[in-house]
Amino acid sequence: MGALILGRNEMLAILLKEFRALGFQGLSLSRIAEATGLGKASLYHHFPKGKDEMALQVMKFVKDWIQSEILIPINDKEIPPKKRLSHVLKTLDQFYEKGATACVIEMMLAGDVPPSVKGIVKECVEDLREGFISLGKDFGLSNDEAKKIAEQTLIGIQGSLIISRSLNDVGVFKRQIKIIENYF
Amino acid sequence: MGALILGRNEMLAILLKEFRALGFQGLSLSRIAEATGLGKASLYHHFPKGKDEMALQVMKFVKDWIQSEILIPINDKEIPPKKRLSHVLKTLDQFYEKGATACVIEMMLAGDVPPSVKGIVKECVEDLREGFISLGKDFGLSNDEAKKIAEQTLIGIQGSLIISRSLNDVGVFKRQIKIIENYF
DNA sequence: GTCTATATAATGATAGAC
DNA sequence: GTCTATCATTATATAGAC
Repeated sequence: MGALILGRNEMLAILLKEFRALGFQGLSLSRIAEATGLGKASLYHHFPKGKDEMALQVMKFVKDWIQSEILIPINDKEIPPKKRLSHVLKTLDQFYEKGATACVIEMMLAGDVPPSVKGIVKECVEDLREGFISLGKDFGLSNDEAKKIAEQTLIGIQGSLIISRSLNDVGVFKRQIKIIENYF
Repeated sequence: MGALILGRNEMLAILLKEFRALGFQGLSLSRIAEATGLGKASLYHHFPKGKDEMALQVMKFVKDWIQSEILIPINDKEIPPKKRLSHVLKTLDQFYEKGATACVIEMMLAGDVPPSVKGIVKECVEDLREGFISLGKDFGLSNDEAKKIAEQTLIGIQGSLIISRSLNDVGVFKRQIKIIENYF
C-alpha cells in the first residue's frame, strides 16, 4: 500500500521528513519501508548503497532546494531587498513548519553520520551564509556587517528551532523570525 | 579493563560524553560497555531499566550540574553582575569544549527519545532561561528586556554550536560568546 | 521495479555463576 | 558488583522469483 507510483522527488521528500524526525541512526529501513510503502528490498533498487546513500541523496536534494527556493530569490535584484528577505523568511517558516520540526542540518551532525553526508551539510550552511551575506550587501551593509548579520541569521534560526522544540513552544521560533527581519 | 572502580558521577560523566557525541539512538550498549569498561550485563545492575534510565539519569545529572555550576553562581549577589556573566560564560565555554562538542539538550530532542527524558531537557532549558533572566534584572534591565536577552542568549549558544559543528569552525561559537557578553 | 525469503550481524535485555 | 552465556528482536543487506 502507500503511494502507488512514487517519483524520485516524492521519495526524497519522504526520506527528508523521516530523517528530520528521527535522525540518521534513529531512522531504520523498516520505518522507511513503512513510510514509502515499498518493501525493504525495493529500497535497494533505488539506493544500492543503502541508508548512507539515502542520506546523501536527501542532503543533495536539500542543497538543490536551498539553491532554487532560497538563493535564487535572495539574489533577485529586480525585487527590493526588504521584499526578498520577507519572502525567504516566509519560505523558511514553511519549511520548518512554523518551528515545529527540526532542521536536517541539525539532525545530520551526530557522530555516526557518514562524513560524505556531513560534507553536503557543510556546503548547505556555506551556501545559506553566502546568500544572506549577499542580501546584507544589497541592504547597503558593509562586507563585515553583512557577514555578522548573516551569521546571526543562521545562528538565530538553528538556535530558536532547538529552544522551541525543547520548550515545546513555537513562539520562540516565531519571535526569532521577526528579530531576523529587523537585523537587516 | 578501563577504570577499575567507577564512581556514579564518573559513570554519568562518561555516559554524558557518549550521548552528546552519538545521540540517544546512536549510542549502543556495546559502545557504553566499551567506554565504561563494564560488561553489558553489569550496566543493568546500575541502570535496571537500561538505556532509557541511563539517559534519564544523565539528564538529571546535567540538571544538577546546571544548578550548581550555573544557577548558584549566576545568582550570587555578592559578586558584580558583569563578573557573574563572565564566569558563567567561561563555564559554558569549557562545558562545550570551546564549541567543539554538541549540547546534550540538542541531542536529546530526536523523535525516539523517551518523553521522560525530554521532560528533564525542558526543565534544564527553563532553568537556564530563569537564570539569565535573573541576571539580566541584576544588570538593571526591565523584566521584558531581561526575558528577551535571556532568550537570545540560549538561542545564541545552541545556534552557534550547530553552525560551528556544521562548518567545522569553532570560531563561530567563540564569537557568539563575545556577542552574548555584550548583550547584558 | 517490486516482491518473498533469507543471511548475517548488532541491538537491548536477562539468567545465573562467581 | 561483575562476569559469561544466551535470549528474542531488530538491524542492514542480499538472492532470486515474478
